[in-house]
Amino acid sequence: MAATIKDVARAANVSISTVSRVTSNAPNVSSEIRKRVLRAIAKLGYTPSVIAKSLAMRSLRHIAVLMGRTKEQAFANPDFMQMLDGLSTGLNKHGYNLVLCTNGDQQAEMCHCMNLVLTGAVQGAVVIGSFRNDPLLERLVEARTPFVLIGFPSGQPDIHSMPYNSVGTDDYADCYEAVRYLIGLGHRRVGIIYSSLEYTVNRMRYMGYLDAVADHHLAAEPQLMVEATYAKESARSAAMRLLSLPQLPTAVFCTDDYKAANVLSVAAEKNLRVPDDVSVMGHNDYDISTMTYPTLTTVHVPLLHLGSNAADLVVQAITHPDEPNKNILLPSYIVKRDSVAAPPARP
Amino acid sequence: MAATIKDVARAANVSISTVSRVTSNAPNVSSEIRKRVLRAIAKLGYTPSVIAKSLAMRSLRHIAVLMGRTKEQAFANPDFMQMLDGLSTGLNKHGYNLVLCTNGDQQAEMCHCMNLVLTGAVQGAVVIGSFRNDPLLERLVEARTPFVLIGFPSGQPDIHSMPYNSVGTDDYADCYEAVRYLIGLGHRRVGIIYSSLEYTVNRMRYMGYLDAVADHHLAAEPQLMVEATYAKESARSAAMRLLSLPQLPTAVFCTDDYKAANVLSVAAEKNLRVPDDVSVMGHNDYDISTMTYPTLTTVHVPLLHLGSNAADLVVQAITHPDEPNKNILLPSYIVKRDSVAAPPARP
DNA sequence: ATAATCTATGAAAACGTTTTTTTGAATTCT
DNA sequence: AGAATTCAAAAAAACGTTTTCATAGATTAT
Repeated sequence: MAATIKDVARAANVSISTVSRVTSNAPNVSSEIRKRVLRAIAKLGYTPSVIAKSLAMRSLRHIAVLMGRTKEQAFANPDFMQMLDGLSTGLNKHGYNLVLCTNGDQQAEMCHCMNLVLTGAVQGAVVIGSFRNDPLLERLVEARTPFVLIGFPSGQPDIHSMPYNSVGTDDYADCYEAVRYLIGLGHRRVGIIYSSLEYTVNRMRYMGYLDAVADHHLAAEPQLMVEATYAKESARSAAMRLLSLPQLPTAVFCTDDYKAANVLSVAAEKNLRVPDDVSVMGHNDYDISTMTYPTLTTVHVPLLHLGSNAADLVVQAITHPDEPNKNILLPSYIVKRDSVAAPPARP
Repeated sequence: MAATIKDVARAANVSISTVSRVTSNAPNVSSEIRKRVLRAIAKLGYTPSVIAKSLAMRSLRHIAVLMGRTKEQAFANPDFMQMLDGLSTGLNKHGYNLVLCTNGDQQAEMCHCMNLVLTGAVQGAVVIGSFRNDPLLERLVEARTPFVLIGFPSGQPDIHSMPYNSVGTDDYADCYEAVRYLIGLGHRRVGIIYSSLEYTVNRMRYMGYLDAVADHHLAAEPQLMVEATYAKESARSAAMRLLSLPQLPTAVFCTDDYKAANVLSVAAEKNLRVPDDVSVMGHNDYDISTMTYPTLTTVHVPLLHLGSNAADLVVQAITHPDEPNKNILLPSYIVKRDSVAAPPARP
């Protein structure tokens, strides 16, 4: 068995409290004794038990991270790794550990997370993506758990005023701008492929599109708006639908690069040239957006920074529980590559 | 504050041992008392503290997962999410939690991991990818921590006999077969873009290439073998080098799809048709391999299953510490898509 | 020189469980 | 009927820390 504080105390011929004082760098311990204790610690290879420490201090430095809210999304759009990276590194920097919750469906996952919270296994949580009326959030505030939301929508009054910490990009504004950019280029028929509106991110993006179209006096034609899941087949069939329309859209905007990449390949199959015949625009600036042909024009989302900011924010929420909620908005911007151009001249 | 077992005991007017018996479904408790306790638990909203429980039972059901060994790789090739998914879901199924270690460099990460292990914060570990003479492994066995390696190379005697649990694909054989496939198609000049040989996976793959070339009496021309990191620029410049050779390779094999995708775009820029002018083959079967143009011929690696198998294996190693090490080899296979064909006829 | 104040250390309580031991009552055996 | 056995429940010990409180010796102030 591993050596305990008692063993060290005995070996150094001091009391337990003294050992504890040494390990926690407390003042008021003579250098002679300190040396003796340190020697004993080294000799026995002693490492304090986090569990015992946590019990005594009533805190385990763990943070739950829920990705599964958007599991389908998370694992289909694997650049979420960047977010995880930022999260993990950021958390570790503060001395916290990241425990990942991604088991099964949303229901199971919520239970798992709440279990971690209620049993004291974690001190806080970061929720990646949340859907409409997500019950998890209520449960979390009910349990008085410090937490932060990543990808929280802002720019929309009803949600902006909600009492959560959050870090995100302005999905609504970003999409509005993206579509405005396309319209500015001369496009009059811009289609959209979007994902389940149950997820707030998607809803915000969708609304950004809608408003941009409306504000520029273009008709919101239903056949130009098609929903797709994160599955490849779904994205492909959505693209197929759009690109088989009697009157083609001159541009199609996708709520993520993944879908956009699929539009690209469907276009290639149908012998449509991008961007000559049709422009394609993505969102998120995933790595793949530079690897497609042509490369994707998209809106850059700082995934890594979303993660690290969220990390900073949870630990702040933990250490200063009385401070008001913060809503951090990270800058995002359009990245112009090769898949977007002015529409073809009218025949 | 949250209710404790004492509160429940008091409310139900029983001893704390009785409450414990109820919560742990122990026998020997009358149904009347059980009901009373259950009622008190419900009324107080009591959830047992994992920390206290862990202290008493000397075990926290946490598993450390180290991705950062190949962090550059992991985060650059984001399909590692699939592996994480398998891992997390598998672990949760067994009632364990996944704590992610990915902070900073290898050195820092090793310390972090060993810290988790030594302080008892985790009961076991799964190491994703390991490099040559990885010191972590020794430390781990030294600490008698149950752990399993993902991506462990096999088929090579010196390593196969090592005393670790592992799950992986046969990287050596897979690459050997892949290259053999290209050669079988008629290719005589097949180039390779590979990654740092410090990582065992990469070394095995590289050796598979080397042996396949040698066994078919082709010259191992140094200028056909170029190393690249996982960074996009590096992959591109490697591709550029290969595709600028006075005598072009007729096929280039890449140790991952990411590199292959970059070869594709460089080829497009140089007006080389794939696969007509040059064939390109990848490895891993990342999602992107179906989204490139043309789609990538590659070797499929069951990332999700690597993860779930690893999960099963660690908990087995934990629960049956005396059993001998297992080395699980998962099947992999070549996926034929559009980027590979017979070489162009000699002019 | 005595009292008051510090200071380094030790003793013990606390953290919230599980587990072992003890107790007392009910049941069974002879 | 008395002893042996079983059983439900309580009491207490243990898990490995931190932290509060007490104590004795040294230092300072009066």
